[in-house]
Amino acid sequence: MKLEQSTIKDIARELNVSSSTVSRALKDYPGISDDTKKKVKEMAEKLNYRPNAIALSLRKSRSFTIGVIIPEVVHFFFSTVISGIEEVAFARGYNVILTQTNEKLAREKSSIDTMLSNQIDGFLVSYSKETTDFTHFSRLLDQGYPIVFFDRVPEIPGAIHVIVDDYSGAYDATKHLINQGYSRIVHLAGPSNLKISQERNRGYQDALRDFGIPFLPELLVECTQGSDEEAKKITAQLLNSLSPRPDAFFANNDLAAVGAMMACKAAGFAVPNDIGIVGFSNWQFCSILDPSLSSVSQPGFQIGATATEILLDLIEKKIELENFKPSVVLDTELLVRQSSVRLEKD
Amino acid sequence: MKLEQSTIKDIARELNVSSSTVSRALKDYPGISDDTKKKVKEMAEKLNYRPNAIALSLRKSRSFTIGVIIPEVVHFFFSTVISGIEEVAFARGYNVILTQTNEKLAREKSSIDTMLSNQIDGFLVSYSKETTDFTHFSRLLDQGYPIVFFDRVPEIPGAIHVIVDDYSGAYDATKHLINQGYSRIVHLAGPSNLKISQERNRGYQDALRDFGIPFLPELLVECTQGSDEEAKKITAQLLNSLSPRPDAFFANNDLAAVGAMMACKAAGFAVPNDIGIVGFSNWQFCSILDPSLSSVSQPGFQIGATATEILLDLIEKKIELENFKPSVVLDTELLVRQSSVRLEKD
DNA sequence: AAATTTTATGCACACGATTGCGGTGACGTT
DNA sequence: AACGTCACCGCAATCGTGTGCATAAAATTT
Repeated sequence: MKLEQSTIKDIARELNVSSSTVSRALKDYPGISDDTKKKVKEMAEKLNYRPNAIALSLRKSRSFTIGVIIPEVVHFFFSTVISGIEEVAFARGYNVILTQTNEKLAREKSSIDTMLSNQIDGFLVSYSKETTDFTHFSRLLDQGYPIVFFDRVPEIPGAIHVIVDDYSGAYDATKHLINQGYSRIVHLAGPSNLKISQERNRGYQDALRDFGIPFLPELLVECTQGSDEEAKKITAQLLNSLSPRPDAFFANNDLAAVGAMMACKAAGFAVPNDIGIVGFSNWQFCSILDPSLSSVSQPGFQIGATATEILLDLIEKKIELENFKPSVVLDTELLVRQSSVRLEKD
Repeated sequence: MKLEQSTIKDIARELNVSSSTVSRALKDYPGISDDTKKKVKEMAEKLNYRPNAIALSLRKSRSFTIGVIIPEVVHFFFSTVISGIEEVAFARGYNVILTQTNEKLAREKSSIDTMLSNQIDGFLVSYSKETTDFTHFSRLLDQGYPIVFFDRVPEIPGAIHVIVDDYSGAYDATKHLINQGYSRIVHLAGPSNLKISQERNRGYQDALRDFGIPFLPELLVECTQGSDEEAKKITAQLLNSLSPRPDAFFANNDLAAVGAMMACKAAGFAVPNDIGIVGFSNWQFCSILDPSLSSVSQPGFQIGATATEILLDLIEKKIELENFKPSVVLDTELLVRQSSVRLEKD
């Protein structure tokens, strides 16, 4: 059985003063004698008093808690984002309550419901793949709840976004491959309904155009799942069917890049000498692969931290929604490793 | 400005009934006419009523929230644990509030404080590397707070543990290497002050003994950091200095195994034909390495899920602390991949 | 010494939901 | 007509904290 926490009333009873005096003394309000303040604080210490945040939340209709809704925790990118969120929230005295949707819309909605019940101060959201209708979010926005979207962001009025420059990242990656002498560059694209996939695709095509390489539709393949197996199968097929064969792969994500690498090796091609490969996200494993995988790094921690700063500023009315530009775009960075740098130029 | 949530009072005012009637109607209490219940529920729907969980928490001195304290989120193992925690908590109607300590004791303590303020119902803890004194935990236990420790568990009375069978995992891995014909097996051990390292070491040595292979102290090396760089350096050195050279490496963690693999390749040895390698933890990247890495899987999701089930059972008094065995040990599983299976036997 | 200001504290209510107890009116019974 | 029963519902207190207002005591001014 849990020992009950001591409350302000306990302190008051012990010292024969009223609870309001105790409350004021603890907060160093003016109009309380130094003597009383001292006694109250000592008694608080002695009784191991801890303010009841729940009571405070009820009174202020504020919980000093923000809700995080993400597709899944077990994902390197998202875990870095969470880390950034947690860091900033902690520093500014907020709690983080976390739910994963497992890409399910129903769970997204029910998470929002319980968070609303818990009088959450604001939301940080990256929505699920199932989510195509955003009315459950726009309703929140209409009601005045602060929401900051990151990574996957909806096109609804009033929504604030924190995203990375997918376009530039893809452009840089493609440009790099071209500079390395690759010319038949396949893009293993992501699901075309996600904006991030579209942007990366656009970066890929623009880089080709800018460097005088014709865009060939047969070199653009959508990997809907983004798994290594899927990419492996697709790559094997491409290597078999296309003539002349592709000489580079730029993948929408690192796992797909790995799949491509496996397929290339299995087909007897050397990476990077025969075929160059670049991924996207810079997952942890990139540097320990053989050959190590070049990749475009997304600053996950930075995304989480920035989104949280903005959210808390909104909550604390340090910034107004009206005169705030809706999108923050963070830089990506191409990390060149072995998989895309030819050892001997021909 | 946030539109205020409608409350029970709003419904009551609208229907000209008392708030207690509304409360009872919503909960289908007996003694309320079906007619009133219907009207109340309709009005609740119309006003988009959502119960205020904070008010409920205050009244019940329960928050239906559990606190998770872990060293860091960005760690594959911990992220899988979190996933398991979140899954079970959600299913049973609890919220999860999360903090990472970044391996700092001070932050561990301060996290506990804010969680106590938030009237958390129980704790799930994997403590920081800095933590050597556990009084801040035992005080909580004394006060009757339910705590379940996982992965890193303290030896204090009343503490419940959820851990994996490190001994068996290490034993199986070593046995497997022996069965594959490797005999000069190096163990790249973890920090000797952690219990998990000790257990894995013990499993390694017992397996050697049981299969008639003498334990050689020079084949046991402690990798304090557990990074790939560290293991790479150590492995290179061992391959150089020992004669006859080692023909297998069993590492305390997967990153160290990767380091060993890199060093072996760099020294011109083939994995697995010249040298076999087995890691520990079964990180995501194991299957995509070349050769893929055999590893002992720790069921992270399972750990999180089990720990949460136990914690919630404790909270809901479904089990009593007194007659509950203090440790749950989950099975590990050796996943045999390419790095430890010789292609051609000699 | 009376009037005024200052200082220190308490009272009462609010936040939103729950719940023991008691009240009201309709109806039936004798 | 008097009483009991029952269905239905409201009052008021409670959880812990904060705060506007009132108030008593003390200090200061006139």
